[in-house]
Amino acid sequence: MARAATTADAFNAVAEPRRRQILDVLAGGERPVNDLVRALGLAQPQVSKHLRVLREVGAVDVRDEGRQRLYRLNGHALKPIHDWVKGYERSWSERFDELDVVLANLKQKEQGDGGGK
Amino acid sequence: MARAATTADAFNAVAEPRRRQILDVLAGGERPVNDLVRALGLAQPQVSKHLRVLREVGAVDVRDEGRQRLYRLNGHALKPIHDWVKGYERSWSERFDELDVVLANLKQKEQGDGGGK
DNA sequence: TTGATATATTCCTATATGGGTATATGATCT
DNA sequence: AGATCATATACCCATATAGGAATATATCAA
Repeated sequence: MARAATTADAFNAVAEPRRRQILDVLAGGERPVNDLVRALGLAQPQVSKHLRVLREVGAVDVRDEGRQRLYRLNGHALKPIHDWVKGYERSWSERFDELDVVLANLKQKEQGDGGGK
Repeated sequence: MARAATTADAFNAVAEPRRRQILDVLAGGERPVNDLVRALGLAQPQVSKHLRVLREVGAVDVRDEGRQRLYRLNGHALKPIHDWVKGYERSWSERFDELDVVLANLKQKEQGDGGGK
């Protein structure tokens, strides 16, 4: 088998840096394709192709406005990524380390108490 | 140009579901390759290859123990993903919507106040 | 040394990619 | 209708993939 399609899911779609860049720009509001072309410094067909991928995974929506097509962010498609990676936050966050200490203390105290009730 | 290598960064490495699965298992603690083989129901060479990718992006570390190689999670490599996607959390989170309301109210009150230094 | 176990590497192949370039489609203006 | 602007699609190509199968490497056992 070959690698999964970029359109297979948000993880694959967003693995490409240009597509993350596009989303980052769209986070600032609805934009026509040409704005993105200028913002990314990429050729127009390339941008259109990236937008197609993002559309297919539901990360952007489109709206026709005269001869322009206005793209808008749909962050909901990124939730699975967030949900997955959030579980690893404790791996690097000091705040979670501190939380671990607090919880350990609580547990110890509880045991010293004789368990209440 | 072709698609970026899976080893190019954590985004690409983690786009493959099997590799996320591996990390999920390793989140439960250090494991030899064969444990992962059983857990994923994948052939051993495939697992070794996925582990290589994860190693190259720094998402796992290895340690030799007799004839086994124990793999352990290094979640730090996933931080860039978390950092990026976190910025989009408000797109789907009701809590952020509520926060927006609160902030809007605060702002209105401030204006009514006359701004008082 | 021979054998068994644990893991990594090599070779194969179909497939999808991303950029480049040219062209098609569609809307607006003159 | 013809010209122009905005966007999408088609085609070409070098490249890296993921799994399958076979094999290499290393450690431990007898």
